[in-house]
Amino acid sequence: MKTKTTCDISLMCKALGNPIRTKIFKYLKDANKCICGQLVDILPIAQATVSQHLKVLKDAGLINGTINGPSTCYCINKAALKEFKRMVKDF
Amino acid sequence: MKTKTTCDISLMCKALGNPIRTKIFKYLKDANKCICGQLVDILPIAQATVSQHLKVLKDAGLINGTINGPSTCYCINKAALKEFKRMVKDF
DNA sequence: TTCATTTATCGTATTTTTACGATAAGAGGG
DNA sequence: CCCTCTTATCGTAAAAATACGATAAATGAA
Repeated sequence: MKTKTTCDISLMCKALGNPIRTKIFKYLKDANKCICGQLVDILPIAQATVSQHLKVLKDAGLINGTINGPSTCYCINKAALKEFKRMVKDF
Repeated sequence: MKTKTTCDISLMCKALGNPIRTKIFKYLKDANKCICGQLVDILPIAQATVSQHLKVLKDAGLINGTINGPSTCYCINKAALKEFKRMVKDF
């Protein structure tokens, strides 16, 4: 799968409905992009768990991950965020 | 507790991050108000479960419930929804 | 090639969520 | 008072989420 075709508001809310993931998402929004390790440094949880949270956000379509050398560069999926905002606005 | 003073976006997202609760919320938005029994009629789950979902939405501050005779009348907490929309917009 | 770095995934334990039936509790009609 | 209606809560079972350590896999430097 390349891009998500469906934006499920319930799924997106679920992904953001966890304080750690909200923090990751906000950090990513401010930092524009970052790698997993940076998040591990600022979050009080193990690397494996951070990676797992990133996967949830990615599966919900909210963020993108691009392999870059030994690390993976994550960034906000701006289109998905826009769509999420639109759906919430129409709520 | 009368009204919620804090609006936690993560908590609100969590409450809406369940397909049943999203449906309840949307129904409530369209119907303006309704009692638990109406939701039981349209949802494929037991009355106890519907009541539980309503409690989650209420605890998140998204809806209000007012006891009305033998039943309870639920409605959207418009201020909370507005605040939720604002927070998502600023995401 | 060997080593260090970085991340994803596996296996697993614990906690939370979701669902149900049974039941209690309150309101109101007869 | 007794019965019906409606909802909330209790107890509980099953599923999902959350967390961890260990480890595999990939990259790139030495």
